[in-house]
Amino acid sequence: MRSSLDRPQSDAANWDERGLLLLGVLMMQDQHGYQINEFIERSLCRVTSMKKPTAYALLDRLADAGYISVHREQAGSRPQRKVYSITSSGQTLFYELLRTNLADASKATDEGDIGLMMLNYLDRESAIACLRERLNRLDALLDEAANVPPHGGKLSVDLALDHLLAIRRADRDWLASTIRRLERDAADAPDIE
Amino acid sequence: MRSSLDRPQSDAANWDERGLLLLGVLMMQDQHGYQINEFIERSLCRVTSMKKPTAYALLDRLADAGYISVHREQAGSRPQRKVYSITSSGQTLFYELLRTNLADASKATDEGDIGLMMLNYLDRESAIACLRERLNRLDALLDEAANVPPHGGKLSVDLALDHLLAIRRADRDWLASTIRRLERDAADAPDIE
DNA sequence: TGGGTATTAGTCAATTCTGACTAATACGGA
DNA sequence: TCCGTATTAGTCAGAATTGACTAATACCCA
Repeated sequence: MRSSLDRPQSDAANWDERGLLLLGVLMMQDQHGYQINEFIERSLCRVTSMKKPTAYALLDRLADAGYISVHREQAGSRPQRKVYSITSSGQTLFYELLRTNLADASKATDEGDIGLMMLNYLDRESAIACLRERLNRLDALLDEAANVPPHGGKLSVDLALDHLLAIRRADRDWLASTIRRLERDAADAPDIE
Repeated sequence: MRSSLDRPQSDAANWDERGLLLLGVLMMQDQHGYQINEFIERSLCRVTSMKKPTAYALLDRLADAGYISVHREQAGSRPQRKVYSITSSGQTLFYELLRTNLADASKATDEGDIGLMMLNYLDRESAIACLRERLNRLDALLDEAANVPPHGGKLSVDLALDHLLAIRRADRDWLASTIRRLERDAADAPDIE
């Protein structure tokens, strides 16, 4: 059970994110490939841009590694389906990836919100804990950025950094207020979930 | 002179961005490969994560396509250098890519600020025009996002979209205030540049 | 009957990116 | 003298992603 899916080299972040996405989709319910891809294309297109061949490849890998299981089934005379289900080791991996993803501060992007989307799978306390950690890291990043000396020179690196800083600050504010909201919800409706 | 560098398929956005980066670096002055890569690694690491082999490959392509020229030179008994210079067709491409990049609204990311970094290469009016277009597009995106019906369901897609929305709004605000600042500067010091 | 779209499952080649490596010289300090 | 770091230029295989494609059935509309 490694948190980055068995691959030797290369862009771990993306795999973790996309693995998390597929595992999360399978946490909802068992699904066959077509269904998964349709769902991603129709409902999650704003949150990810993963394409079909990538999904199939990842599903294969996850299956090889035992994080999901596959069985074939026939619905009428429709083409045969391959139904994927998450295994218990897959669930463990899912929670691991989810916590890591949620606590990761370095993503203020379109594609970085896979974890947020799965927030409901954690109990409120864990969710809040992860987001708090993310908030801390984000604050650290901001502190650090505030101490970068101005760059000068022909390229306006400083302008780009200022932009990044503005976005990170907004990210922090959003995060802080989201945490507050979660805490309020928890106080309103204790022990549910 | 195509704006996306001669490649048939595949991730045009990244190439354009990285091509823009290299061309921009060469706009400052002629440089040899080692110098370019050192500069990127030391000074631009916060704005891009392009690695050496990628840079070499792109330089080769740009050279093949005639956007930059190469000549060898010897400095003392140091290893021979390959010095790259931007050609006039390269400059044309540079400005094209720069305007496109600046006017593109869909990037609120770490890596999306290559264009901003090169803002100085445009005269103030053009720069402002590009950023205005970006602002318009961003507003359109925001309007559209505001009209996406709530998603519901087991995944909290809405939370993720809310996050994205918050960031986009911050992006817009930053952009608007940056434009105002540029306009003020233009009024203060007309005709310089 | 014929043609288009939906359902289901893929595959394959092309492309990009990068970690890790090689090579050869020079220079500075122990 | 020897070792490490700097200077300079790459290369190469491995990994990830995806556009475009194939295949076969079913259902619907004209």
